[in-house]
Amino acid sequence: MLLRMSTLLLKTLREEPADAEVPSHRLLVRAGFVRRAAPGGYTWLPLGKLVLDRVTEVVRDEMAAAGGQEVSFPALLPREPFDTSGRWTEYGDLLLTLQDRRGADYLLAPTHEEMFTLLVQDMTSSYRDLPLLLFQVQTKFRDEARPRGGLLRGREFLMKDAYSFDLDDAGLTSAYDRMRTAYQQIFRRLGVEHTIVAAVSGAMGGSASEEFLAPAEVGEDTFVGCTACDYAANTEAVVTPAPPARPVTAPAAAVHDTPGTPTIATLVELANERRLGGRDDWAASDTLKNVVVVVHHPGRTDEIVAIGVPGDREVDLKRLDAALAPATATLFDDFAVRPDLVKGYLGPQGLPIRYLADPRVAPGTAWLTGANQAGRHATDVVAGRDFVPDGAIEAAEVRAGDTCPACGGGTLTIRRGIEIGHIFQLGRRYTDAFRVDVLGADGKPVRPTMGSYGIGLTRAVAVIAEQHHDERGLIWPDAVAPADVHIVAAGRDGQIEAALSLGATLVRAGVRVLVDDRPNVSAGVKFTDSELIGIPRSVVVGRRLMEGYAELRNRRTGDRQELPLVDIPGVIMGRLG
RNA sequence: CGGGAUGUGGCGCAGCUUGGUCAGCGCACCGGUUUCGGGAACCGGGGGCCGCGGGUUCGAAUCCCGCCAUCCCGACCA
Repeated sequence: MLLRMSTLLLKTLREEPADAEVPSHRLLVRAGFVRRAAPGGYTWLPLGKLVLDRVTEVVRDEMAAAGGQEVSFPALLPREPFDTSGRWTEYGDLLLTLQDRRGADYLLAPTHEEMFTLLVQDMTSSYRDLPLLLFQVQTKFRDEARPRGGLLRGREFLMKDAYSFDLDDAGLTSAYDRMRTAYQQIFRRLGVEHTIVAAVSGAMGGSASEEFLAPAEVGEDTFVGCTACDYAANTEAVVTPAPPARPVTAPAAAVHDTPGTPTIATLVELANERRLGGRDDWAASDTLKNVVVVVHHPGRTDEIVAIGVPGDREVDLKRLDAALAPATATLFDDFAVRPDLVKGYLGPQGLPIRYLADPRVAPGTAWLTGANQAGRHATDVVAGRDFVPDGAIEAAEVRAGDTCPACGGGTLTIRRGIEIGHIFQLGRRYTDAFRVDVLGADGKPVRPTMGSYGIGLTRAVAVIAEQHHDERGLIWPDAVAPADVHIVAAGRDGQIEAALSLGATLVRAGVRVLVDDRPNVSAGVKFTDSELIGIPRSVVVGRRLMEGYAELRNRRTGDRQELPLVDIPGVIMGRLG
């Protein structure tokens, strides 16, 4: 491959686009790899397309090596399969739907569980046909409320999605482990630093689930690590260690007048002032905060639910949603229509609505909480005695310094990350929905169990740019660079001809070459463009051409080396391995 | 969906408060001359229903109303 910049569709920008915020977005636009074409949609320009294709090839290669077979489905799908799986409603507003001329419902697929399941249903009939690992590389659509970060979150993006079909749990576990290993290999080849964290499966359904997160300030996921062990989890998946049940030692609950204390802070202050229960050391963590939310069950009517968390913690709506999936929750604030819910003075005792409590609200624990009367709170309200939650829920915020749920010894640290891959064991949710069975060796039907494995390819390009750049521009890893060598002709005394000739020599040896053969462009411009574009090594054919020398540069280290022109191909071949 | 901001040649912006030589600047682009290893200089040019619709006015990029779009924060989000 030899690309000539004199004819390449490329325009680098000296100034940053006004709408670009994150580094990857700024650089990819400035360097002429992509440009915005629609809200949440980007055009891949020649250089960007080369990178995207190389990323895709790495993924394909590793998927094939892991036994995957590539197929391709339409992106435009009819409604019926998604009705069968329930996702037409469960996926919510994020599903990009449309109608054809007859008014029939269609969607632009966000993922393809249904279609893969149907394909396997159609084409398999015996246990001998399994296991299967199928994948595709395809454009996905989501009606994102707010696309952001350039390529990081679009409404249309390229994704590799893969699905495994196995006869039993052991097969699923094996496929899952194989994918996990393949993903580590993929991200290693792509040069993407990442952490594997325990995750929740969300609207997809299923059980075991892990995310591959690229640590980054601009990331939208928050995850924890442990100071003592190797535990790592998305905050949505952090499980709170429940204290053991303890015997009830507290006296009977007592109601106190606590006027003007609708918040935890005001309550604690007043409780200490008045020495409620004979104490003046009340802390927010002694109180039980009860937050009312509206739970939206897909396809059913909304439900009003109270969530109880220790008063020193906020309810984390992301964690709450994850715990309620596929239902979602929003804060309830229409207390006018529910006079039986006393805002600011809610307690779990005798609440007229369903009550879900944080695991820390263990049987035997005593709390200072609302008395369900305006201006009154109750002390010594004991879980298991004065109230019994309708269930436990992981809704309280996770904080740095919390005890690690895995080892119990270390504490948690918190970081942000970009989700670049997600693997999980779906189980039989979809094979059940579509009643997929194959005949087992004993002649009885067996229902296959599935795994689902995704990598955001568009996003991967952005993450690579996010992790590999400096103040001058991009620095692509060898495996995905748009070219292996950037030859810069810095001069007009035959430098362009010499550069093209060197390029031709390298191309014959299988090297990908970009030549800056633009006439009448100053050397300075070519150097800055070269650094912005970020091809890992460049050859400057310049003023020492007459002596037969050129300069080899390393974009990452900045190293420069004057070499005889004739030696350059050999040196480059050596370094490319 | 809430909060904030912004819409003026391809890109980045000024002009709006105080309506009238305001349609302008930088980059990019075209022609010419010079320059040629770190975003060159000079000369000459082309390109904009000032987001859309309505209103006020003799006159609107500028004031008023409505709408749309984009970006940022939050909500939302495999």
